[in-house]
Amino acid sequence: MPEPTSSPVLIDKFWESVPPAWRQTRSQIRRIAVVKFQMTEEQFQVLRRIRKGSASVSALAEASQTSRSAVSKAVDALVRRGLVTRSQDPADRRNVPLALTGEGQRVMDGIFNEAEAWLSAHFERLSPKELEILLQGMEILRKAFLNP
Amino acid sequence: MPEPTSSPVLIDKFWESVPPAWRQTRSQIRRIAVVKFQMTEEQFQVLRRIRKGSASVSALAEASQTSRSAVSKAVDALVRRGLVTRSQDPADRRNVPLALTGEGQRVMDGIFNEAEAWLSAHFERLSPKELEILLQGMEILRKAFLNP
DNA sequence: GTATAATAGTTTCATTGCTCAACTATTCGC
DNA sequence: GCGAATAGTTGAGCAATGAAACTATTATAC
Repeated sequence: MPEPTSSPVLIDKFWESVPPAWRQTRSQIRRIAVVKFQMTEEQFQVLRRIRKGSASVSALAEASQTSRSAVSKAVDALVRRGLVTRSQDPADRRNVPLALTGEGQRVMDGIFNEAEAWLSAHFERLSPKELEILLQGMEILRKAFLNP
Repeated sequence: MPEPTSSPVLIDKFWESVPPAWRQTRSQIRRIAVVKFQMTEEQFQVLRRIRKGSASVSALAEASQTSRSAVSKAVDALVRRGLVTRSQDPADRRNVPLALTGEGQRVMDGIFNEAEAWLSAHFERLSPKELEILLQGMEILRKAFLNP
């Protein structure tokens, strides 16, 4: 009898935790991002990651497990709004490095603080022990879904 | 200094794990459900939960953290395809209990097995210890996002 | 008892999210 | 150099979502 652990219980727990948590979070992000900053959730994720450093369409798509075309369109909207700049890499002219403008930085700070506050409110219900397990669990989840 | 644990590290880990894992899973579900069973991911989730027992539009919406209108539409499509039946609760005629038809049961078995196999493949990379932590972590995640 | 509020569900409408496939431009492998 | 691979963009079209208005039914207040 192989794989006794990985089976139905774990998978059911996955269905019952990850999608609902994400839907709830996304819907909250939308409320904040759309209403207060006129920005879609997808654009928020793009801004967030550019701020963190990874800054090419391909890298962003890979990191958020979505398509390059989706990211490209989100970037386009952000550029039109003056929050992000596209530049050129002289070494490889196929690359289009992305960066936040000052305005992009400011918007991101505002939106990020609100999102962080909302998430924190959820995590504050948890004990230190639970927070520790959750942290480890999320790292394991990330690893399990890493590509190759 | 309050809340030293719940802060940026945990939140960043959340962004980097939950949304990508979910996007990847959803895109896979779409490949399976849409291509082989002519069904959307949302309909898959609805079928899945009806099979588990919770069987009213409101309950389904609450469980998957989405709107009643979205669930209602998914149910509608499933009823049209003969996979789900709506019935009436004599005690409270506002309620519309849902149930799988035989065909719905069969489709669900096929699709569920494929989805389970795909998820299992990801979890099989993990050690028993990691699986245990992941299981606990997902339960904690679920609890953290539980409503009140 | 009747008016009012609350609940279950549906429908409509508008927007967002996402993917496929085709396309341009550039660089790599040999 | 030529073909394959990579970075990115664009257009079409469907899937997903949510807000708001609506019907029907039941619970609550008085």
